[in-house]
Amino acid sequence: MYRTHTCGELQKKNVGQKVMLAGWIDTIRDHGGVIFIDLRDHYGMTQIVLNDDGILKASGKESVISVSGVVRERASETVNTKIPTGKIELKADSYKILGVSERSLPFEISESRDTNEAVRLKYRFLDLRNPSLHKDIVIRSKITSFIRKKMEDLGFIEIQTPILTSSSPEGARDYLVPSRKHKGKFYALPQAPQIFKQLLMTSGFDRYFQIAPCFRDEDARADRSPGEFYQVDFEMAFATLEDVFAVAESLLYDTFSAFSDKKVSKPPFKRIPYAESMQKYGSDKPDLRNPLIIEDLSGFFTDVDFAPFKNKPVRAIVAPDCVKMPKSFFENMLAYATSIGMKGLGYISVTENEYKGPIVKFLTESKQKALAEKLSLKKNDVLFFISDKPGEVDKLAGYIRTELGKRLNLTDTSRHELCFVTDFPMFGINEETGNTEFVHNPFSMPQGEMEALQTVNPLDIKAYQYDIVCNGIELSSGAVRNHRPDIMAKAFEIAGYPKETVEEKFSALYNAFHYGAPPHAGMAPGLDRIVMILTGNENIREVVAFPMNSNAQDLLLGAPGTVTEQQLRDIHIKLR
RNA sequence: GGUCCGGUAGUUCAGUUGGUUAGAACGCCAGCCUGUCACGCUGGAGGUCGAGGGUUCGAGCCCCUUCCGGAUCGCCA
Repeated sequence: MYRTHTCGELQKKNVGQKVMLAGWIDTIRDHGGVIFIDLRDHYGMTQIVLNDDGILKASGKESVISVSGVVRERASETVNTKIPTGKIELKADSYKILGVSERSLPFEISESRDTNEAVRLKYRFLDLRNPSLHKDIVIRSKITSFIRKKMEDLGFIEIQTPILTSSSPEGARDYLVPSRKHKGKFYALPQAPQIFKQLLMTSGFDRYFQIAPCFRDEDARADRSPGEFYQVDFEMAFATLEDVFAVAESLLYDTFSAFSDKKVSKPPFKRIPYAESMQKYGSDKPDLRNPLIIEDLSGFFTDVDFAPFKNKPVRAIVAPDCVKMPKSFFENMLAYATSIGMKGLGYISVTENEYKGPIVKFLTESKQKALAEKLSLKKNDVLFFISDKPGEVDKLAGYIRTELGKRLNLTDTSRHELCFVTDFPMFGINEETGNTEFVHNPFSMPQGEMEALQTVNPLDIKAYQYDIVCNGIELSSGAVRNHRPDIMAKAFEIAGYPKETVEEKFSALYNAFHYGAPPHAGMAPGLDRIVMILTGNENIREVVAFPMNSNAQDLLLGAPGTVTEQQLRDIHIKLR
């Protein structure tokens, strides 16, 4: 009724055929006697040729029309090589206006991605007409489908878990839903299907996965959607860390290879213990495309009379071939260092048999030699120093490493670097309270299990807890779970919770584990982030069809919004 | 909650040490044009310079308050 073909499919072989196309008027080129219209739909663009300008009076750009006519080959000098249908055009003999665009457009469709985000989100239905954004949403669908297929091939079955549930212990703020039937009680939207998937393991489902919506009431970031996002959540029974890594490697390598032209790190992915990652990269999500490594120089300055470094943790980064950089580069680096709260940024340039820089004069000749040996300094290297409090120095060194990688153009963006960060600590000290707390998921199995909990200093206990990181972006965390109620109770005891708390707060899981639970492990790579990386976007909202703004508002539908008095009464809520 | 950056035409932006009537590009409207494809040409409309207050003879520009947006820290895997 509306079309015989799509706007992306007509080719030379269709020349002479009588066809119908339907779509949006993308551009109009009116030459007086002849009018060209680029007609756009989900599939592509086709040039329509008209001799009657009546259509222009009745409708304009972005109106929806249906056109019938004959497919015509274009003369060789008028072929458009930019579009797949560029060898043909449709000579229209009639058209029908199906939906008029009668209001002035808030932005040009082709340039929507340069528009103020608030305007884009308010008119997201127009923004999504932009072919490049449209394409990214299609790719998201393809990636999702690929992942689902891959997980099934790996023997996983997809199971839906509740959306209206009780709070799960991930540590973020919950979204709460008041109950109508139970006055004063609330559902929570799941931060992750964590408890349910572990329960599924105890129910004997061997390999579970789900493209799972997750809800967390925390502030947004460029790579973090506010409110809601999707995870490729999976869990495996009778599995070790190695089994989970093998699945993750297969899944991510195949997915990245299928959807990116860039080089992808081959399995096995590099494994970096947390402590090493913090020291060498200054982060628990290292970007391995950046070749710079942070060296630990603590102790080196104990016999050097330079107060800022003496008896303090000191880190160093050797930037190769950096001597040639202009003075402004060093000034900008210093300005950056100051902006992140550093007091200064010392550096030493290695030139022809000579060291230059503000710090050199504090180093004796033998000290200089020792430094050169320790760091294998070469000509044209510049050595940057970072020093600060023990808790801060790694983080700051990490920022400097990233910034140097960027400014010196060392970060190789032609590949995707995936790695595991392993051996996260189980417990940490809360600086405010001084109490021992869980640092990550409390349901991870501590390494050494019960024996470690009983005999080792809690701060030295590591968990079977790991992250998978791509290009400096955390894709997922995961863990071998603690399936033993006795170990669970002990771990919570160390973190200051009596056994009763575990029994009450996590009763379902704790109880279930008393009925024979298999050892199990899993992870949950973030789908949005995978799509973001694979489509080359730097903002997660670009790969979500209807995202909220960074202030957690849906500008299109107006959420959060007000509700009626009656609705509030129904759920026993009184606003103050 | 903190910090940084931003808010000027429908959109993206420029706007000098504070100085006459606030500009450009694209879009929009009108006219011309039979081979363009980001068509072209001619003309036109379009502004509470986020809001409020202050300094000044004079404020888009300086000061204060406030609202909004983005990035980021906190937070969050």
